[in-house]
This record gives sequence, structure tokens and C-alpha cells, in this order.
Amino acid sequence: MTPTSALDAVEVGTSEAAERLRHAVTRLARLLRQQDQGGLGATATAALATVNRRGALTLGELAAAEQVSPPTMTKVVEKLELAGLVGRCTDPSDRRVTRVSITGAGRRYLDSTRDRRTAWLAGRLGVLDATAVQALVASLGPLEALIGAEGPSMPGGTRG
Amino acid sequence: MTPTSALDAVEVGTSEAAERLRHAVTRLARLLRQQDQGGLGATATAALATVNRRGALTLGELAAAEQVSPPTMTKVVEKLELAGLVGRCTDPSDRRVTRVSITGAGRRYLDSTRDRRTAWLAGRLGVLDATAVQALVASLGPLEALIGAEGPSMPGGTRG
DNA sequence: CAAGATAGTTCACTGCACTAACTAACTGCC
DNA sequence: GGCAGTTAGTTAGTGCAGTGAACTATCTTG
Repeated sequence: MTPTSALDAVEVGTSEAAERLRHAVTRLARLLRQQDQGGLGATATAALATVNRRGALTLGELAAAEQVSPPTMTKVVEKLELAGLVGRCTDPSDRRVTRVSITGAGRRYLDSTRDRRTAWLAGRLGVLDATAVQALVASLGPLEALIGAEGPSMPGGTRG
Repeated sequence: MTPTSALDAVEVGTSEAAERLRHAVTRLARLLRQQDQGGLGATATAALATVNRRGALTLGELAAAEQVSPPTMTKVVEKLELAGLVGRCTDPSDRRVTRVSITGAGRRYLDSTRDRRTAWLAGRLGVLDATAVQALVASLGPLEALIGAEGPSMPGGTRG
């Protein structure tokens, strides 16, 4: 409780920053979800993007990657499969395991809807000045590190 | 469509940034929600914080501030009132209007749970290096501007 | 083959959010 | 002063996302 250094100030700042970040993220997520209506849903889209990025994954891996529980991912994949965007195949060596892979339609879907999906957010980014956008872009790496995501250029090291 | 300037590059970057931001925010929001379990819920907590920050608000103002629909806010305030954290009083000049104000218990609740609520996030912030934290802190303003939030030091001008 | 572990699924439930429809109160007009 | 129109909030009904517990099917080990 008595770190007589700059860390103390950082700690205080961290708490406030956490509070603001929490608030901002909560609301932005709600806005994003509202924008997404009529589509697959935020989780399904994110899962599809992850499958596209990382290739054939097991259902469990995908659930872990998207930080949802297995039952949730089962339903998400079900929906994606119904839409023809992913395929499920049983792993021949471990027949319990289901591997999920993206289909051509899935890839096309991601391509064709990327603009629409990001249009709202990109539009709002567009009205910010360059400095603000730069600040946001600069925060993406830290944000992904915070989540423990395996985004582009993550050195790993999740210590949870 | 032919902005022959740095704006073009910015546009391309914006789309990618939007995609990454979307993904990051979606997952971080889910993580935050998972952490919040056992409490009031993210929306209720955020609403309480807003009431604390901005003083007595009408239900509609609060709904707009938190970007939820009026019925949702009705239920949120109901819950908060049930917990004794806010009070409702009818505006004497417009008896349709309900003004929501925080109670002492509400203020105490915010104080006493702030650490716990932000502990997880602050903890994760803590393992990032100073540069990353700075980048995140620097992004808070832009993030709030993006949302259209009236956070600290926002010049107002909600154009909705 | 029996016993235990693991991957995925089904089931029943919770919680958050929405739209549509309703009530109560205020405003304006005749 | 009383009735049409508007505004604030609530109630009712619905959908979706996510969970935990229990179940099935498969693999592993003795």
C-alpha cells in the first residue's frame, strides 16, 4: 500500500482508466450489437472471423478463443453451419472432436459484409480528427493484449 | 471517392481498425460482463455511475445517456431503486417526469465496489507495460467521442 | 471388457434488450 | 373549460445470448 514511486500515481490512474474503459466498452459493445441486428450476431461473426483467420479449429478451441462456453459455441456453430458459412467434420483420429472450417460462402460472406459491418463504426471513426484516430489505432494492440487475444503480432504470454 | 491525400490511406486503415476494434470491444465487453456476475449488471452499474456523475436525471435522459430504450431503463431504475441505490421523485412542475437521483447508499455502493469492479480490469492493465497503458489511456477520449458519450470534458453537442 | 477421462451436445434456465401498446400528464385550440 | 394531440413513463410480450447441469459418444488405461 506504500509504493513510494511513480507506480502509485500509475495505480490511481489505472483505476480511473479502468472505470472509463469499462464504461466506454460496455456502451460501444451495445451500439455495435444494435448495429449488427439482422445479421448473424456479434459472437457468430467474430467466431466466423476467427475460423477464417486461424483455420480449422475444434469446437472447444473456438469456444476458448472467443471466450464463451462450449454450449454457446455449439449453438453459434450450428447457426453458422445452417447458414452454410462453416462446415463441420469429425476428426478421423479422434471421433469425439469436431473440426470447424470456413466454407467459400463463409469467406465470401466475411468479404462482402465487412464493409457493411464496419461501415457504422468506420463512419464514426471518420468524423474524428486524425489524432484521435491515431490514438485509437495505437490502443488496439494493448486492447488485444488486455483481452488475451491472439490477434496479429501477439507475442503470447497469457499468464492467467 | 478520390481524395488524393493521406485521407485515402486513413480510410483503408480505418476499415481495418474498425474491424479490430469491433472484435476487441465485443470480447472485452463479454469478459467484463462475466466478471460482473453477482452484481447489478453492467448497465445498471453504468447507469448508477451516470446518475452519480450528472446528478438528478429524468428517466429519458438516463436512457439516452446510456443508449438504451426507455423500457430498459425503467427496469434498470426499478432494480436500482429496489436495491435502495437511487430514489425516484416526480417532478412537481411536470408530473409525468420522474427524476432519478442517487442515494447515500448508492454513492457508498459505487465507492465500495469500485475497486472490486475494476480490480480485474485494473489487474490486467497492470501487467501491461507503461507504453501500452498510456496508449489505452490516450484512447479513452476518442473512444468516448466515438460513442457520443458525455464523459469528463466533453464539449457536448449530441447531434442525435 | 470395466472404469475413468474428454468433446460435444441437449435441456432448462437466467438476464438483457427490444418493440408495441397502454396510461397518465401536459399543451394548444376552440 | 373541455377535447385533440403530444410527451414521459410503464406494462406486456418476445427474442437472443449465455450459462450450468446432465447426457451421449468416444478415447484411454488397466
